[in-house]
Amino acid sequence: MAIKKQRAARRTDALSKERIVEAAIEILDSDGEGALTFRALAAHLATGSGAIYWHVANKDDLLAAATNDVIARVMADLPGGARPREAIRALALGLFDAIDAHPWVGTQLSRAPWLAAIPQIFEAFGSRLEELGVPEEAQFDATSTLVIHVLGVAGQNAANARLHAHRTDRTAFLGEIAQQWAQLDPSRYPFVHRVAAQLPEHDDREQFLAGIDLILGGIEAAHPGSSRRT
Amino acid sequence: MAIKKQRAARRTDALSKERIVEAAIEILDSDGEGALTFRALAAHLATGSGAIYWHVANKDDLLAAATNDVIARVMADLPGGARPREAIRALALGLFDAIDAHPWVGTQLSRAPWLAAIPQIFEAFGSRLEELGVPEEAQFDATSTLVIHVLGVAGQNAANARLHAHRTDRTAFLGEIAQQWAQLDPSRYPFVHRVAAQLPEHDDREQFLAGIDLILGGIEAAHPGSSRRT
DNA sequence: CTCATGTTGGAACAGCGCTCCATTCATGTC
DNA sequence: GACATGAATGGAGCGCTGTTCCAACATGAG
Repeated sequence: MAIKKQRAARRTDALSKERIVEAAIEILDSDGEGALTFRALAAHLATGSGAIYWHVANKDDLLAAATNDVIARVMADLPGGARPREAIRALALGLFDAIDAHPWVGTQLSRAPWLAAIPQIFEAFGSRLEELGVPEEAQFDATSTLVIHVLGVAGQNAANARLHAHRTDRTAFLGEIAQQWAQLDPSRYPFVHRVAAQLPEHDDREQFLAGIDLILGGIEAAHPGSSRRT
Repeated sequence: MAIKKQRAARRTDALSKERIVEAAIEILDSDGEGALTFRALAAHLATGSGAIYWHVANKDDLLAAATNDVIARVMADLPGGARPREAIRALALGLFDAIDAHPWVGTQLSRAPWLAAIPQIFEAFGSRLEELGVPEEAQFDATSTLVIHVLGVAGQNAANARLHAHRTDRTAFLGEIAQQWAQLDPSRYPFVHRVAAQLPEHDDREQFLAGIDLILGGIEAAHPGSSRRT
């Protein structure tokens, strides 16, 4: 009557883009990227695939929405007030942990740079570099290098997850690759040989952070006035 | 069994993995990643899809072989004898140019880290860092940061290529993204706003190299004794 | 009531990677 | 020369995918 009706719920559990994205994330997290099909999604939501297309343009649209969802949560959960350098490390680690928990996000980020999440990530890194005192003409290159590092690790992480999805042990999996590397001709691959031993026991998260620190070190070295060493 | 089919005579241009990979690369280069199907490949080779499977395990195997082919050519074409830092830049640029010319290689590298090409790339970067005097315990992190940068840019490049594959103008495409970025709320995205203007006119190759230089700067800053500045 | 509108669900379609298998031909054996 | 063997071939067919299409439905408006 006088009350302006909201979208009337035809089913008590009405379909909506939010509900669809939520269900998609559940499937992606529990059963992996390959398990997200419109049929599986329709079954999960007790509907037909046609109904889903009323709310979602196509699969890319769905994956983009799911990815933006996860990234937006990361950005919202960031602690504020830290000094620039620490804030950059926290941001990078937050992204790493989200991608580690949802490897499919890594796949999306590394192959869909037009995602709405990308300018958010750009802004977060870039504004911290500004605070750090990096001169304006150097900010674009510095920011994109940090972003590329995150996206690069995201892609590799997702690929690793895809590979040992069915395996039980992650260390065992890295051990197999290490063994392959160790079998290469030592005279042509001396460095790979030396590094193979470190492969099974290395920590992806620490190595990721070491990369961030190297890049930050390079930025500070290129602009010595920008900030004191920490 | 009424009709006895006339079979084609045994081909003089025998099928082989090399010939198949070669044909696959042609299709990938000329018509893009989406165009490589076993049916298209069979048509291109004037055979059936079943025959291809005699020489190739599956599509991943085929793509891996094609990727390794391209990367191996890059490694073979590297100029020798340069000083370590210049050699690293030349290697990085060689990889960038190959990925730029064959965007599908970027897709493969960024999503299949178990490729035979990866230890080759690792070795090339790592041994140069050794020459540069980077201490042994720091070589793994430094090398992987360089490799991640290459793979990260590879993935983004491939994604961009996928996106404006049918478009004529690359600058126009970047202009569209820049416009999207410029339409974001300036109070929440001040940095993205400033950078949007640089987006259409920036050079991917130079930015890639700037990233390599930042990382190298960080490596040298972390190990001051390792080498003189160049 | 009768519409019109906005949703739903599932059948149908084209295309994919891949398997299967009857068939062909180069080669080795006698 | 006749035959057996098995590598190599080519195409039909399977199960799956994303996507489209459309008949059926629920609800608010007149």
